[in-house]
Amino acid sequence: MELYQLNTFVRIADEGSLTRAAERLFTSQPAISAQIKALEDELGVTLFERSSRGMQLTAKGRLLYDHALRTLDAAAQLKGQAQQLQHELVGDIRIGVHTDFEFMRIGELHRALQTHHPRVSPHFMQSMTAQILPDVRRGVLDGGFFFGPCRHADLAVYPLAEVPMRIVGPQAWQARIGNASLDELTRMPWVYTSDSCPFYHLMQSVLDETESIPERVAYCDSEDAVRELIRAGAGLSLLRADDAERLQAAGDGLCWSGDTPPISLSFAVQRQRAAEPMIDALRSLVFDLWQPAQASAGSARG
Amino acid sequence: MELYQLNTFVRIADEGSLTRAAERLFTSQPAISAQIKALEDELGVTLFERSSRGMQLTAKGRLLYDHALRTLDAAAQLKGQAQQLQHELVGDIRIGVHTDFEFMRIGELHRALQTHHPRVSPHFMQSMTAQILPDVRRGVLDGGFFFGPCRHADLAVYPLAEVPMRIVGPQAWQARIGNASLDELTRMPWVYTSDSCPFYHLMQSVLDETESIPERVAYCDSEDAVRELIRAGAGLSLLRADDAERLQAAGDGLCWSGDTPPISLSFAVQRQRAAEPMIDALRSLVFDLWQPAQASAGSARG
DNA sequence: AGGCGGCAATCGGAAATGGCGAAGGGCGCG
DNA sequence: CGCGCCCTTCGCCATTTCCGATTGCCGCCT
Repeated sequence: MELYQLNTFVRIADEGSLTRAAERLFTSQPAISAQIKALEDELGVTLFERSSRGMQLTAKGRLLYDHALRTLDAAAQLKGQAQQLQHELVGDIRIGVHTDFEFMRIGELHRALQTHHPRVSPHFMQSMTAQILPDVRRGVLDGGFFFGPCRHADLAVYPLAEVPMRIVGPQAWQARIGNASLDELTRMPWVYTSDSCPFYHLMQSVLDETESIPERVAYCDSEDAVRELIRAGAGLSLLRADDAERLQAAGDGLCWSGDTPPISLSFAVQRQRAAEPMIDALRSLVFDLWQPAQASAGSARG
Repeated sequence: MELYQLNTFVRIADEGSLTRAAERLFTSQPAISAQIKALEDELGVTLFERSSRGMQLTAKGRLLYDHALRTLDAAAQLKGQAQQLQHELVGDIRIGVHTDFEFMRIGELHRALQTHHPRVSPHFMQSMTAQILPDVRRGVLDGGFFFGPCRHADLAVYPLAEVPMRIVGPQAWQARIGNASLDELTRMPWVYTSDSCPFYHLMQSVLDETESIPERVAYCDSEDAVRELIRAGAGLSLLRADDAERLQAAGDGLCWSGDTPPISLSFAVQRQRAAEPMIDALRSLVFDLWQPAQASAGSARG
């Protein structure tokens, strides 16, 4: 029993005639006669009453007609679904996010994915730069955001923006930080991130401009922890400018007024997989989302 | 797209391997490889990811897998239904009933049909002997009950019982009917049926035994009408014994005490169609239903 | 009553399809 | 680095499917 036989079956039933059905099916009358014969033999049921006026369903044929319709309908749905899926992206995609979702506009990214690729289910994995890059390389993540440079040749990196940074200290240190020079700041206690974090290297490069040696008071590997230690008066550290200003506005910290180099925000995928439609679509959406931001950041820098 | 391809599709998906699926399908591995390739080409969708470890559904393949299952399921239901129908009787059957349903045990016949042939829908058509026999001959009815003889050679007739008859007159005629002879009765007014009715001939034969001429007062072609005219005092007539006694018990008529020949009850179908399974099944059930009755009627007569 | 037209079944040859074994190539494992 | 597992490709063969022509049946019209 095959679909083409069922199709022929319902067509003959609808037309009431082999000859007309054959025309509609763009085939010959003997062909579909044989098809029905084979179908009847296989089912063990006489589907039609033959007469000189044509073919008419038997009572049993009428009962089986409905089943045949249902089967053909299911097959048509399959084809329709396939047709729809043909140029559509389908599947899961895991995206590493290295800092807070709001700043990274994950909501907007999610919405854009939903709109353009409704059958793609994004998984946003909160992580850190130091974790995200290896995860992307190993294929644990399909793509990921990160701060700073990327030294892995097997990753395709797309720069998105330059994120301004600030040096922030405890609120209580207003007198010490006020008009301090970088050199003076350096000699104060610092809250460091762990050395796998891009902030670490940024901090190193900032403090290396002076000849003083920073007094590290703590290492931690999350921005939350850094903020908390600043709030607790442990020492100075680097924060995203927006983060730093929010901290200051809340009375939990003090921004140093001097310049601090920005850190680059990028998006990485496996170079090998960069051409995969889903990866490419993701990159494209991320890029569109940050493009204007990058432009403004660029103009701000220039 | 054909069912065998869908079957192969789900089998490979379930097994996770072409080779194993080929074994389960009792075919070769290149064969189903080509099937899947053809299916993928037709659908325009890659269903599997090929690796050295086997075949694994893609995300799109997983979506289409469900549709394939549904389609195969519908096809299986069709086959199952056909299997069931194979040795089952299906369809409508029209049965002519010439007298009241209760006497004819139509309820029991319906129940028997329901039990033995649940897919047969009986249509019980209230009619008269004079109408039923031609209707069966023309194929308007598939079978029918009737009283009296049948002179049509193209009908197969199955005698069911001899139904006792009584001469009945109006209640008011008690004095006249009491111990009257048949000859005396004959000279009284009679309610006749129309001459196409078997009662007519029975009546003729009864009254022909005498030399008197019956005084006909009315002709009518239904038992209801005859009963009503007797009740109204119009004249004598013939009724089924059970009918006559019920009339008498209700005080609406009087049974003559003398003997009256019975009338034969039979069942007729087209001789040509007698071997059709449904006709034969009907005949068989009718026969079973009346067999004991006929035996008792026979012994009552003997 | 006989011829005609429409319809389905049958038949023989041709085309297409599906299937098989052998060979080829990628990938992971020891 | 070879081995085994697995899927793909290829050439050939068997089966199925299809087509045109023909036959046979039935109802209708002349």
